[in-house]
Amino acid sequence: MPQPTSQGTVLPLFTEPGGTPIRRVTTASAIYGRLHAAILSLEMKPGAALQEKRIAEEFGVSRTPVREALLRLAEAGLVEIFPQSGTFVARIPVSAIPEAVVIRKSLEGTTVEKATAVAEPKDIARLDAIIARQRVHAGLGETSAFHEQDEAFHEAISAIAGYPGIWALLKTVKLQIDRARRLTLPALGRMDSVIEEHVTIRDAIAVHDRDAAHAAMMHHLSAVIPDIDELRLLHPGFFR
Amino acid sequence: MPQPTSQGTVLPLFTEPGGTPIRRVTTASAIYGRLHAAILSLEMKPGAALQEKRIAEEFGVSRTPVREALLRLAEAGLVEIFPQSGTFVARIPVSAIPEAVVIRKSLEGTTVEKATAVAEPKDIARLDAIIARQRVHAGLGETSAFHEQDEAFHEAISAIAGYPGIWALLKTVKLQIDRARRLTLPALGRMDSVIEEHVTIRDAIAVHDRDAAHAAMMHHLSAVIPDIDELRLLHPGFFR
DNA sequence: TGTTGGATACTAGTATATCAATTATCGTCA
DNA sequence: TGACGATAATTGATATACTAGTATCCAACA
Repeated sequence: MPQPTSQGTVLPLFTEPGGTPIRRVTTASAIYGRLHAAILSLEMKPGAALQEKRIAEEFGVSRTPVREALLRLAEAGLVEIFPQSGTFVARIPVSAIPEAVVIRKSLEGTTVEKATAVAEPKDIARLDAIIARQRVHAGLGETSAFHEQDEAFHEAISAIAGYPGIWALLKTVKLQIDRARRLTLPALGRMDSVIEEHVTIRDAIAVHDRDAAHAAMMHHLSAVIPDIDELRLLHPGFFR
Repeated sequence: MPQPTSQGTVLPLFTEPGGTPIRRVTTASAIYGRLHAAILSLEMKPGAALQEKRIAEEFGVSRTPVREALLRLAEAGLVEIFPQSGTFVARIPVSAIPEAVVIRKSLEGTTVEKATAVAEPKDIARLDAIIARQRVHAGLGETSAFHEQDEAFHEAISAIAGYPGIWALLKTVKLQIDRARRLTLPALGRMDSVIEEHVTIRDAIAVHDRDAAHAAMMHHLSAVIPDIDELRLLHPGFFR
């Protein structure tokens, strides 16, 4: 039992040297990860039916951890649970996407301004390293790895600004945008543009030009908005 | 069974006329609501021990729905689950609060600017109605009702701007700030200041003065930041 | 023919009992 | 005093059964 304190209130001892709960890999979280990846990659198509029982049998576990995973996915907006009816891979909420873009612009605008104010040479080097990796991946046409480094670039700016929580928040906000973007064919030419835009942002941060950094970020984020109307025609039933 | 479509993909019929899942009141969600309210109101003190079994007995239900509720609360950051050890009401994460304020300023700044651009007379009337109610509650010293209308004011601005999702997001971000604020004694004088600040924001929106509205909102949000260091002295053990 | 109504099968929600894995406590012993 | 080991307690997971809604299908009926 954890050590008791004054108010009948107790706190764990050994478990919490790091301050945060040690999230051991449980069955539920493993299943969550699998489904999360499958839904994000569109391997599981929006609107597809899921069944606790079937998934449980597939992974060779009981319904309990599957259920926990599905509940978490529902909260993230990746599945829709209809009580006593069924569970479905969430269709992409069209109406939420413009708002998600606004949120992203607002928060990343704030973040890049702060990063510009506090960036040190080692921070610039960090961005350079990411951009260099992007160049390699773009050259080899490795779209998936390229995208990872794209995320890393934005995450790094949040970290430099001292706002890691903002990136964590943005990851959840970006979810539906990313699903929509997966529907677009990987345009190789676009990768070069992204790199250029990243370089522009990096340069503005390096010379501590707040307004330029903000403008460059806005331009960059505007360029990555997927054309929903077109996607909707190509993939009816994937949106709502 | 839901109606089948082309791809082996099925969609619910009756359940989804409104577009969103009809969240029937399940036992789990009811317990979630109870605990959520109790934690937010500080009725359950940060650091207090919870036990699935005890809660289940208290409400006269099994461990299953209690467990689901606790998992959702853990995701919201309101409880901390230490595997094989115990579950505790989350202490207020001091380090996250400044970042939460930054997020709030960023998003509400964006929101109020948009609202200023698109506000119509009926929107201003809506804000006036809320402010009027705040005056009544302040006069009667009803701090709880006053706070509700404070939330309503900010929510209304989001709605006017056409970004209801931003307010939904902010509600989750605000959680820990609100818990900290609950620790401050209800300062009656502060209520009048809040009303004044709201009026300033409302006036700026009414005359479509973007910069003034933004500045007023920034000033307002800066004024409601709780003094963490002081609270920490008064309530050691409530923070981490 | 078209509609209604109910039987039926299916799914998620809940209950219960049980075991496993891990942790914290506390008494024992050197 | 300090280390060690038994013990109790708690969450994680399993298995099973039952309940309560939901969609489908088909037969009876107008």
